Amino acid sequence: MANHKIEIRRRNIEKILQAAEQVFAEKGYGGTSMGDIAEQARLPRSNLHYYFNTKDELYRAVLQDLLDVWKQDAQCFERFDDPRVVLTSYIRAKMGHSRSRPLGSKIWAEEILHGAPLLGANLDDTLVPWAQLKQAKIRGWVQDKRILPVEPSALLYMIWAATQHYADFGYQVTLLNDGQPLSDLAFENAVQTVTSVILRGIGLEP
Amino acid sequence: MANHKIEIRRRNIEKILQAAEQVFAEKGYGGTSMGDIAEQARLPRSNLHYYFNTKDELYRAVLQDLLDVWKQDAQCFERFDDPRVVLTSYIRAKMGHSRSRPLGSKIWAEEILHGAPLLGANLDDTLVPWAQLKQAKIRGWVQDKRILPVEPSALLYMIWAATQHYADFGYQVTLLNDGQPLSDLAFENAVQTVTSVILRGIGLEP
DNA sequence: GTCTATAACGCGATAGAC
DNA sequence: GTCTATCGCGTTATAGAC
Repeated sequence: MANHKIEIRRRNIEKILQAAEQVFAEKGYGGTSMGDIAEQARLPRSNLHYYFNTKDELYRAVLQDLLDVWKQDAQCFERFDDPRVVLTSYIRAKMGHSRSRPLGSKIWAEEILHGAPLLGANLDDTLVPWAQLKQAKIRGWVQDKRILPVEPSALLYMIWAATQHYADFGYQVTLLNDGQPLSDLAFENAVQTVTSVILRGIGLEP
Repeated sequence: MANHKIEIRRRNIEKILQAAEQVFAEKGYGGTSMGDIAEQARLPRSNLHYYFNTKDELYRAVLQDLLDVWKQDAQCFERFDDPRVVLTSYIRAKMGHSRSRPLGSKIWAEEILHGAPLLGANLDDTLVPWAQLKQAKIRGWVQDKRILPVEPSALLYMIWAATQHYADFGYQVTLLNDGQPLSDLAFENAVQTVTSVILRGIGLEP
């Protein structure tokens, strides 16, 4: 029956994508072999090539999922208008994903680090217009004197950097926390600190 | 004469280290081959193995240089006492290196990203005590009520993340700046923004 | 100290039996 | 749709002539 095969297909693709995310984040694109991913997915190596013709194709599929997740974090920019509400919500959403799904952030970071050799032109069409909308909103707040005058891009970068740090540099964070991953309480504390420093930093009360 | 040979040796090692920093930053550890580095250094491939037995050894030598540079940025923690002076100086120094020597920051970032597989135990002995001294200083400021109560580690992470972002995510920063690298003026603007948001964020006047 | 030649190996990808 | 066997290539590392 066709449904049966389709179901196998769906599950295998899911297993492969999940395994790939894990290994790419751990070892980087260049350090990852198809064999590593196959082992992690508990599938024969050639099976991967059946679903994804090349290593590039598989990698791109992993990255595509990520951008979608991140865009959802920024829905608060459209849903709310008050800078305090928008930024508090945005920082919390991004910090949450840094904790719950750090792998994606790491793969993204490595890709940008190396100048987006495999994402390339895709970024121009997706990231650029998306980021410009956010910057326009911040610029509006400045013009209406609702926040102190800041360069919109610089504020955006501070938020991205501070929140993603807990995913990308998670190893260092753990190391400096006596080798233990941050507890729920410690992490909530970090969310509060990032939020309050950013808000106060642009002239708002946390 | 021995001096001649020593001089050749010194210069070749320097060429190799510089080329390695370039290529490792561009392609990552796994994506880099000894051949890539040899080409960049304009030396025969086997010559690299003469000076550095293995790829690991060369990579480690590159990383070692970096930690030393970074520690110098933090001398202000010992030299000054006023939080406003220390942090302003620290942020400016780190932003400066993000602009003048972004390659090192990228290699470091990738190494931490993947859980420091090659630096490993070295970090325990060097980074941890070093970072704890900085945190102790910040904790002192909080206790003396010279800055608002913040988690010292969280503040440190925000500074590291915000400043290193301009090196590590330089590709993204350029992309969102109409594809042009930040001008001197724009970069100075970014330094000011980071500094003032951080300082105001912990209750100081920029 | 330099460089050519080559060994030993792991990788991505594919062909073809099942 | 699955999986074994294998090809061809690029890699690290080294041996040995110069």
